Amino acid sequence: MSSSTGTSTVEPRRISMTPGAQRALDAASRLFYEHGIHAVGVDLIAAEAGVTKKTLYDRFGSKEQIVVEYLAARDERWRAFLAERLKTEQGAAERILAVFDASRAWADENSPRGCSMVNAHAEISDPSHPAYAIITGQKKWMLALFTDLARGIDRGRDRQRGRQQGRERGGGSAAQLGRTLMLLHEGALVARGLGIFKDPVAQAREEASRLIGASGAGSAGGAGTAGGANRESATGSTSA
Amino acid sequence: MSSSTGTSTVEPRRISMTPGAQRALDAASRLFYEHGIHAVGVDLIAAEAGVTKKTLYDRFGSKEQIVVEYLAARDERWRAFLAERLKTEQGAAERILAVFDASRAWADENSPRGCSMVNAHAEISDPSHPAYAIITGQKKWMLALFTDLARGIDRGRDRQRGRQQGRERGGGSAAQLGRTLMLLHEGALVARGLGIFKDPVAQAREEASRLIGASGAGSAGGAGTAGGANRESATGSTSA
DNA sequence: CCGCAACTATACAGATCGGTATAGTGGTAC
DNA sequence: GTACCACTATACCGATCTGTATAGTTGCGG
Repeated sequence: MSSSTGTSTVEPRRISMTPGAQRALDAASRLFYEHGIHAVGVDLIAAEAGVTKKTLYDRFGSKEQIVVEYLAARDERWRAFLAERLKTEQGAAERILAVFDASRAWADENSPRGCSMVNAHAEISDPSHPAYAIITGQKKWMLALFTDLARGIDRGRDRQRGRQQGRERGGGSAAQLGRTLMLLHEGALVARGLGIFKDPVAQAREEASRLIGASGAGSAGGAGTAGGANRESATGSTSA
Repeated sequence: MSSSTGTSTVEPRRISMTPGAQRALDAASRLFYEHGIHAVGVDLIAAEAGVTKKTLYDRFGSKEQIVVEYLAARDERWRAFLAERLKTEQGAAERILAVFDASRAWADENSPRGCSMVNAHAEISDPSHPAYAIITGQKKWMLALFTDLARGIDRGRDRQRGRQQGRERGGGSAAQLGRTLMLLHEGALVARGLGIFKDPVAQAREEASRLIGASGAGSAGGAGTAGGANRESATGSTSA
């Protein structure tokens, strides 16, 4: 019901990504992530990209639009990266752990300073800002993904225990387990950005593993060709 | 060893908080949190506080110093708020849950947009920035607090189980349980700021409750007058 | 060879940035 | 009564901000 089509579809980029525009977006993405959005001016972006401001404004029209493209592109890349890593995993438990593995790999080479969406949210207070929907959209999508996968875990448990009504010890309903996984995941990204302790994503993965395997549910041999519950979450390309 | 005296002491404010300075700091704190640090100029702060820029610079000397005072004061207020809420709880389990309860109450009236430290960290990339130590200092302090309290849980478990060597099912060492609690807590604050789902702090508290009470360890009747493990964490006033 | 797309180069606009300078006012304490 | 403190008022500084204007250059497809 509320899984993949969360709020609204992220409208695809309508600007033509010419070579100059691509260089500008690359430079802007790096600068925005490293120093923050408000701390980076368009002059710096143009200079770093080897592009004139004229080109910048011919392609993007405004700085706000550059910000939108920055976040939309990053969101898209992350979802593609995650989908690639998920499509080889079959069981719900394996897929959940694969999300954390993917996040760790992604963070290692893309997000040493924390989640770009969370960081952008710290600088964009107005919910009517066009970037706001991208930020919350990705997070809602991640929550839906975790919840879908948690549903698979629940189903496994029910099958094993002979159809108890879910809510009991280790996580209760799928919605609740999904939210807990979401908290661990978000917390890990933040902790990594702050550098509080070593490898928080691995720590979150371990805790997730305990959580979903607490009652001894399936670690290996995960039943068939991926239950339909999380089908659209993994393959859903750019929507919501 | 590494608990309360983490890195270095946060040097106390050395500026005289005259009425005008206090009004300026109040205005700056509100504006910084609501719109971000870089998005707020000193002219706006002065105008909102009903103070001239001259007064601002006579008191604080620079915008950077205003930022430092903003974060230091908020850090101080949070620690005092938390200490107040913790001093009535006696068992380690109760104290852990009290942290989440305090966080929820604090967020309700102070942090609808997420943790101010995390948000500030998104805007301050330079680790040599004087505010950086305040940010990481609070987070390290929180981790030490959780770890201290987790040690109390571990001890309770060992007592109950007849001195097994800790690491086993539900969290293993105190350090590990402390880190997991940290992840849940940080994740909850982020999720609340993003408004992804309802009351993430309560969700985190529930999960924490399951975590520390997994083996049926003490929910009520928590053993005497607060074990020495977490003594300095609760009462440590402004240090670390 | 013409037209168009993508670009460079440069200069400028109006506003705002953090920060400073000068001059003056009200209150209070010794 | 004077010296000091906290403050107002205002004007200014150079730099940077987002955004625009004019003019010219390259390369490529029909």
